[in-house]
Amino acid sequence: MPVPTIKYYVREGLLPPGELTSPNQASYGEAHERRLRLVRALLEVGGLPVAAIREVLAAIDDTERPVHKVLGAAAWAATRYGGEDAGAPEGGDGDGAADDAELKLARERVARLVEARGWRIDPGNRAAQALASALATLERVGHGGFVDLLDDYAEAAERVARADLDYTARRVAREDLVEAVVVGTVMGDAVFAALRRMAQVDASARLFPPE
Amino acid sequence: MPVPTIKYYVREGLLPPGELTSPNQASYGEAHERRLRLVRALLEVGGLPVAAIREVLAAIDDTERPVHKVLGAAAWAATRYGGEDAGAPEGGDGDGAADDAELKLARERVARLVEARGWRIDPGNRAAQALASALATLERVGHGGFVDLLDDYAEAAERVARADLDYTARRVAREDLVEAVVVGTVMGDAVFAALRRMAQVDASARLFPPE
DNA sequence: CGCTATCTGATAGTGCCACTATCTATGATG
DNA sequence: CATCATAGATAGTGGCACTATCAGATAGCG
Repeated sequence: MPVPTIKYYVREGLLPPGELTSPNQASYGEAHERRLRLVRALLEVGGLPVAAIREVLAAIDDTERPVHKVLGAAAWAATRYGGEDAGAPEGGDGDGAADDAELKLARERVARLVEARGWRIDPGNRAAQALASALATLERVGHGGFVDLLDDYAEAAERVARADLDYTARRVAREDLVEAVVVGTVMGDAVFAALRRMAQVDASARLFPPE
Repeated sequence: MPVPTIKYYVREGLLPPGELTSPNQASYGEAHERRLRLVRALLEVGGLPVAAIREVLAAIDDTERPVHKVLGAAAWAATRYGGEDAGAPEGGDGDGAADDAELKLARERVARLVEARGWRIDPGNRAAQALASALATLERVGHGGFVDLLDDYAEAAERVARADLDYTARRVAREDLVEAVVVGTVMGDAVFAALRRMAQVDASARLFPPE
């Protein structure tokens, strides 16, 4: 890593400043390196913007915060929410509403899914919003039929989530647990996406045999 | 959509230029609108860069191209490959090799998985590369144990891929089929990621009950 | 002790990317 | 006929992840 990049991360609050041993000499320990690797992973594999990483790390480091809140923060940060923009604290509504019937329907669809699955999640949840937004977009793009796959997708998602939980459940120290959660959430997306592509290639090779 | 944005898309080759009815009047038909929606979907929900969208659309529009090649193009474009950069045509190797033992191991792990699954995919496949890169990163970040979840992930991925195939299999016209493939590939990621988050929230709410 | 190489922190700049503002020429519209 | 909108072209904006450069200070070597 180029030194100026590290300085940049320090400025951005992604890394703690090294311990000054003299006004022009700082020492970086193992914890720094670990943190740096985590940052790079979130950045490169997870594709998170720096600002999001800062928030996630803040959640990790805030030992007051209960673990499920950290998960929430990671999920929040990792979710590129594509619709109608919404700041975290949910400012005044202003306009918004009015024009989007598609989105409304999509939200209902999501609510139904959540109910059918028995998932206990806040309907205002950002992932749910993102899902609704994606479904609305699909509808608009002429692929409303895609929702028929939701059950299969949800089934698969549950399976993955179970595996994730198993993984995190092994951790004992908060530090480790919390990091596992973050890593699992963010990197898991990339891993799954890659696997999905691979499975698709395979499935499609069977369906459309390459002569 | 702001007009200049549409012009920009036309310049970038994402949209065909409207039919000129006079030097200062162009008419945009339904096909244009459909295409525009697709572009927005790939851009906002899929998060693809404009250049990638251009390639995908070129693949869609090239009626010579067999369907599985289009799937390949979509998968290629949608995969943010985080490692060691590699241009599509694979330029001269130069250096590279040398330092990454992690990556080598990860590649072997991926090869083993592919074999165990009986997937028929080219090992040079970009998704496989991306997977290896992600696994290597996980190892480096101290979460090598994550690979234990690979089987569960792969199982889920297969399920999703099967659903995707079912969906596309309904299509008859090439135009439709190909678009379904692209939409499924790109938007499916977003949908699944959202569902995974939701399932995680649920699972974690059960495991760490919010008092 | 002196001298240079190296490090820190700060400020400003770079390159990329998805737009967006502005300008001119031209034809639509009341 | 006057005004206004539009096509097309060129240049500029803002955001973001860096990166180049500059002082100031010291480590380390002869």
